[in-house]
Amino acid sequence: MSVYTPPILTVDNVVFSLIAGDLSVLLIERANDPFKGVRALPGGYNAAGETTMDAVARVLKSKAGINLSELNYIEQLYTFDTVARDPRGHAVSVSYMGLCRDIVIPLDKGLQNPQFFPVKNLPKLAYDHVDIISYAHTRLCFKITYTNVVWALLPNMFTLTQLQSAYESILMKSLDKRNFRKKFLSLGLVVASKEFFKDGAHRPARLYKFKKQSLEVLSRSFD
Amino acid sequence: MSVYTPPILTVDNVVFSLIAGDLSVLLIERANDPFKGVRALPGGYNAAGETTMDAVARVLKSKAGINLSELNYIEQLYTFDTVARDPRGHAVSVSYMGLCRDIVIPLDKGLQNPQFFPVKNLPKLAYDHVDIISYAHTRLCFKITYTNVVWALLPNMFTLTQLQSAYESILMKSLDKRNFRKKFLSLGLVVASKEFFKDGAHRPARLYKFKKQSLEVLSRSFD
DNA sequence: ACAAAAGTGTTAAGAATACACCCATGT
DNA sequence: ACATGGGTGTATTCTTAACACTTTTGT
Repeated sequence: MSVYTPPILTVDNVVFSLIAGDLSVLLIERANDPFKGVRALPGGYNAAGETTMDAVARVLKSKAGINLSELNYIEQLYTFDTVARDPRGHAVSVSYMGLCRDIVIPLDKGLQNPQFFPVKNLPKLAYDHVDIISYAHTRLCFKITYTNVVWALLPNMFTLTQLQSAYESILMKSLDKRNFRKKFLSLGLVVASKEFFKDGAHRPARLYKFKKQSLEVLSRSFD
Repeated sequence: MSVYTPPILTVDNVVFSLIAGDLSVLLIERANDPFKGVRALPGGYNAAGETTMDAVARVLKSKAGINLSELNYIEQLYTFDTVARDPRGHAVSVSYMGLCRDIVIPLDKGLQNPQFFPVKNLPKLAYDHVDIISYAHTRLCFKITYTNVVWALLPNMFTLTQLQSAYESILMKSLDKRNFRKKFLSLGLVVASKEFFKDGAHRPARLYKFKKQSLEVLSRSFD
């Protein structure tokens, strides 16, 4: 094994957030070739001695100015390894999905122009990043039906309409209001607060919060 | 990036089979240190220019004498990357789960003593391979409830008792016979043949087969 | 005739779906 | 008073879960 040369190892991070009601993904603009100026997931090299999560944290900070702790949830997705995915040579990429609330992206000169883009209207992307995003989106669609993971995308207190609209944005289909509420409340994941959200000329909406802001797997699944 | 050194990349393959009614996993015996003589998953280095699936195929053949094509199903599981998992240095391992029927393991001198071991009674294992097997088992438990993937573990023709027993071995719990049959048949994944399986002093059992021997995702899930 | 596994049906409880109107507020 | 989004209930269908006896065969 003395002549063994490993492929290059990279990480790529799909960070989802609900921006103006749309499921959106964080993209940077590549600073160098290949794909200079093209939008891409925040990603980069993984050196020996550093875990893939360490690499994700480092890259997220250096390219998008975001701390890993600003993500409420993160999980590993899949490792993309086709030999031709990087024109420079064989690069194997471990992908992650992160979820966050409305987040302030710093406007720093050192960063690679990080911005959120709605998933339903993505720009041209570098590498196989469309596939990675699509994989992440599929995973998220499943995950919100059998876990409480939406908490990671919502503010601490939210209305049931906001909650339903989060599901609708992710699943990209509309749901029946009465059935949604009945079912979600029967799962017992959220508690009603005594506060209301007032917003314009209509009845104020009761605010709810999740009992646990950590991953719970449901006994019966949703939708 | 000229000083960039990637971690070593390896693959590990969890091959499940039902042996004498027990969910079992293929293990080899390590030929060299570290963990010389200890049981381990068939795994090994992944060189640049080769996909992880290529590496899985190569390793499976060279260490266990099995061709990738003898597996009816294979999927990538997860990438294990804790820095301390290999005492020799940082090694990132992409793990796979393969499923096969009763298979003939060659008794070849060049091989690393490949054998199937029941999951409920595993020997001491090298590295973090217990964790990898446990991850694979969990994945398989989920997968059999929302897909037709058991086909990959069963012979072409099988009785409903065999099918139920496959579910019971994997899920490690017993199921109600009438409910199991009613539900499984209502899914429409299998067709009854006109043949029967005779086996001792009792009523012969009708043989069934799967309509499709490829992955199908069910609309409603099972169990 | 008996031992051993195959095969079969009903009832009750819970979950999913479809669907339309009144309520509280600001202007 | 009206426009806006918030909030609620019922009936039907489908799914799940619990449960025990008869059938076919070989010895």
